[in-house]
Amino acid sequence: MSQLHTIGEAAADSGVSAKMIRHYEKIGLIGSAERTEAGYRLYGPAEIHTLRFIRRARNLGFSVDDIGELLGLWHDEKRASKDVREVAAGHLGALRAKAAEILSMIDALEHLTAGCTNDDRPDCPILKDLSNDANPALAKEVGHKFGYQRVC
Amino acid sequence: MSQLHTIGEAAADSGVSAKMIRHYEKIGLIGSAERTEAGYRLYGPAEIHTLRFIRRARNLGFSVDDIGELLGLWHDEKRASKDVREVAAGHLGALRAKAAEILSMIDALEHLTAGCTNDDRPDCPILKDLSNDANPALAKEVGHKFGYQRVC
DNA sequence: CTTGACCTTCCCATGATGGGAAGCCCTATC
DNA sequence: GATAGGGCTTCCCATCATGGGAAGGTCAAG
Repeated sequence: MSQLHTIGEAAADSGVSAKMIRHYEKIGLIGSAERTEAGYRLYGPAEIHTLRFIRRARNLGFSVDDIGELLGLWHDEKRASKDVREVAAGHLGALRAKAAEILSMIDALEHLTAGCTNDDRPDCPILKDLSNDANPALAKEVGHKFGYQRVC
Repeated sequence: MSQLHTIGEAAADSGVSAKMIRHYEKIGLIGSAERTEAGYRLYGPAEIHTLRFIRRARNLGFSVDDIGELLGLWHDEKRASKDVREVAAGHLGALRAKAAEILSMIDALEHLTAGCTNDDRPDCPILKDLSNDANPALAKEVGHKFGYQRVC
């Protein structure tokens, strides 16, 4: 009934994988964990609370960098709520941009598949569109680095 | 007035960067380009057409793997339109899932920032939420307990 | 003492893209 | 002809969050 937990327990309790806990320690998002004599990492309630904070922030799509800032503000008693809001607003803007991008892709693709006969004939509006050099709508540069930020 | 273009021209004409053209060749998405005696890659109209196809498919968010399939179907005169539709439908499903995920993040974050005072006071509903352990989202299974020897 | 679940560190892979270095090639200008 | 420059080549590294897996140490229970 100790308050100190191994990394596996901390992982199960927080929803952050053991692999990621070690990673967060290595990149400095969290401090170095206490160790047993054998070198096993140990986590108390405060550390697990922090890990849960991280997990929830990741669920909201915050980057690890953003989370570092949020953690700093969290531990700063004199923080200004607008500083937190600023981080959140920045992220919100990025999320909205990404959503708009994906929604426009969905829109375009829906129109294309709607015209597809879905049979054994070779005629296909999707390929026709993709190979149409006169197609203006898709010729523009769309933001790359399309969101692969998974949130599991 | 040759029809053969260097990689830089092909890039400008297709919207695919020279860097990516070489990359696509290396991973086998496109065939090996013809070369000058000095080793410079050369691209004709057909190759540039293919690059544009790729550019448009990427704009629609298709993965390089998907594009490989689409290119195969494009060049297959006996293809069935439903095969193409299948690839498109799979991608559409992924896009919809991604959109739903992002929209739910936006929704959650909007609610949080709406409650934020945006001033110099330390009170902040965003941090409050992130640190709230009663917050539903991640009560995962806990394993067993082992009494490892502690340093302290 | 063996077994097996757990822990450690270290390296590698993902996906699409860019940055940059070292060095070769081509052309225009002096 | 020599030189400057821009474009080409290949090769390696970084991103971002995450997982896979190997080799080996540790612990509790049978």
